[in-house]
Amino acid sequence: MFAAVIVGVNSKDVNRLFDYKIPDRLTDVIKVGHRVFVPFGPRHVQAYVMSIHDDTGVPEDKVKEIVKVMDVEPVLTDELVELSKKLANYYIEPYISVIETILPVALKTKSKKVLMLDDSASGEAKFIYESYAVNGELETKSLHTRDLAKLMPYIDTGEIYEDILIKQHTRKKIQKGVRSLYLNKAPLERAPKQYEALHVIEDSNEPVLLADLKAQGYSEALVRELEKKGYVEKLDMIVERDPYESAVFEADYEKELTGEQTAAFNSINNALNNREDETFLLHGITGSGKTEVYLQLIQTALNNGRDAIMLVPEIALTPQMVNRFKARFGDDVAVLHSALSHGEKYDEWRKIQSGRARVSVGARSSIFAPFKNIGIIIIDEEHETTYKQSERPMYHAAEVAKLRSEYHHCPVVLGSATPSLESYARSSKEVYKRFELTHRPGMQQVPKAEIVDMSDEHKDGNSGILSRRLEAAIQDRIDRGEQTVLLLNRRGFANFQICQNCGHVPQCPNCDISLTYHKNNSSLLCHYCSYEEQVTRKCADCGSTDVTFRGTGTQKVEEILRDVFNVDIIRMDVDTTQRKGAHEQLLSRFESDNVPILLGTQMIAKGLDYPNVTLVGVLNADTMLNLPDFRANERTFQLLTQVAGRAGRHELPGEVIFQTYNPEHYAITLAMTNNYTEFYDREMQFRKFARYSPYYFHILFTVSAERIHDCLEATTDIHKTLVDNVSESCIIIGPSPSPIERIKNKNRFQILLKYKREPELKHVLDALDEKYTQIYKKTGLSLKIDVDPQYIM
DNA sequence: AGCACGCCGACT
DNA sequence: GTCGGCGTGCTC
Repeated sequence: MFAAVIVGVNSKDVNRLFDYKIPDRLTDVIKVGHRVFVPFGPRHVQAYVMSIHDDTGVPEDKVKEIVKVMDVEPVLTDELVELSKKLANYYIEPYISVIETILPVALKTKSKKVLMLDDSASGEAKFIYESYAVNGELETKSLHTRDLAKLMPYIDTGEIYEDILIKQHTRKKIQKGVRSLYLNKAPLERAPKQYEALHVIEDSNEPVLLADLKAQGYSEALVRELEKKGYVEKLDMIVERDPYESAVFEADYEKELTGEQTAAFNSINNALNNREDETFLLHGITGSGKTEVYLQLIQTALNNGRDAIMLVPEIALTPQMVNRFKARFGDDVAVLHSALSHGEKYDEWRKIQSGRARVSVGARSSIFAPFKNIGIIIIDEEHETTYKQSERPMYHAAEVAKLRSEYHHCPVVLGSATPSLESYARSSKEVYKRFELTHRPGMQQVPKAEIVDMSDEHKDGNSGILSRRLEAAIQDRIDRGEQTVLLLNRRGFANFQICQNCGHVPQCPNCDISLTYHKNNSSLLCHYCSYEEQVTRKCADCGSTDVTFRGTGTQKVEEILRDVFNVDIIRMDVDTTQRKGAHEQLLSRFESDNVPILLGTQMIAKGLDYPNVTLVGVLNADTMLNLPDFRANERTFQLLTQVAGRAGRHELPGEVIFQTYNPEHYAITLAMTNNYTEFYDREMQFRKFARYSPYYFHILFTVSAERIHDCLEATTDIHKTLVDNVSESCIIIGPSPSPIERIKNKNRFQILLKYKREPELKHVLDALDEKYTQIYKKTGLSLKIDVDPQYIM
């Protein structure tokens, strides 16, 4: 028997199947999807079994044997093996890189060659071995050639031998536990506390964690006493990391659905029961109770003995959200998000793989949850760009969801208050079935927003960040003891430093971008390559000391707000939420201390639901409008609509104020009136006219190299290849410099391909990828192919 | 990707 | 003479 494997080496060069002989002792063990350990060239690597055959075309003298199986059960199901192939083909990626994104990083293993001391070793061998060993271990690689020469004689005699050590990325977490030996020794009459503790231990069917006993008031000394008397023994227990172990969840019960909710629920529920892989679009205004529909659908899936995947954007993975799921489904829920450690992620993954969790709630990557019988996949806030991975493999979770639903014959639900144009267009053509939720059960109606024209403010001599209208509204809330949420879509203290004398703005030496001023450590920081320099209050260009800071970031606004209102303010941006748990802490303080103002970047636009928030202000509604991206309007509309939905969600009516320099722009006026369909129509006209998605599919080619000349040569070549090989209905834009021309000292040029139907395109992409992988090895020029890009920049 | 092989320059 | 620099090529 032979196994065709993909080796755990992330390189295009080895992106193919390698056949290995399955040793007889493993023929009944090894299955498709198993992790195995194989000799590969001069070393050993981990590999994944993709298929199993009776014969191989590889000559006998070349075929090697699988050394070892890494797991009892395969880590990939047949479905996930197939899925990885499809994704690798679609996104032009090596198989291994897809497999490694499907699996938790903790499963990656590396091996190292070490020298070991044989039991038969003489004192002499032992002495010399130990003189080179570090922490009792001797890695061959770290050994100097001449030192190896000294060890050589003993290697020849076999006293020292070479072995391969596999190091697991993550170890299981081990804690001390105690187990009863059920021995009726001398009674414990004179030690009632010990007697009690012994009963606690005996009452449990499993060994008890020492930490748990301590929590119940039995000291370690007491347990030690029991151990000494021979009643119990200590042992190591493998415990699962549960990031939510200290949280208490109140039970949450099903709520009665409104008419609109019921219509959507029934239809999707039918698809679920009938095992149809249909896609639904749930278009519901903020607060219309999409989540309740999701929860009840998941319940049906569970009742049918099937599993459920729920995706939410990373920033929406708030404790509020997670709590609701934990409250409804208890321990059946696995939670996966980027703030978990590798070990924690692995444990959640294991919970799913072993069948102990039947529901997963998580960010993008949890679409790969290793369920074996999926009943429903839900993607909440489906328009969010975070569902597309910005690094390779650049997959979109919705694309993966569709593939998985086909396999499992289960419905996919896309939910949003502001669906992406692509999804809404598909629902309009009945490719997706759409349901509208237009009411907010038990809530105030969505507040109408008000637009403040900031150029009018300037004309009237108010050059500050706060319009008079917004300032008065905030003061009003403060007086009434209500809360305000302010959105400012920019971080840092001020955008940049500028010389008043010559106009020089400090630039990143590696990237084509201005440095951002951060006040807390008084530094200038590049947001692309993390280059950092200290602020010198002197122009680097002309030497003038007349330098100031321009633009206004969250730090600066926080100061202004403190000056104006003299109240407590919570600021939430990338800088204040980096620490683990900081996000939760800030939000819970906002609620419990009734802090008057919450100021933040877009991360505050989602999921916040606090009854006392009655005012939402957007300080700069148009920052995203001017981005060089065809989706700029859509993003602006979405963000404004989302953040407006934060106000007046309960008894108190809400008010929303947008400050802008473009008071006439339809993305802003239609967000003000909360008119999605009209926005959709207007924006579709633009997309049709400019020939963009959803009328066309896109592929973005980005070439980066140190020399501009090399970029141009490559992009010209790619351009020609495309022209020669695609049909005339395609539109090729470029080559042109990328919006950020230089990142990390590499120049960047791009080509955008727009196409409708191009069956042969895949081969062209493969050929280009192949060609430029070779070129990359020689010259360092790289080509990135982004299929269905989210950003054209 | 790694790792060995191999062919060149500069050291004890 | 040997050590080690990194270009080249292969991995079932």
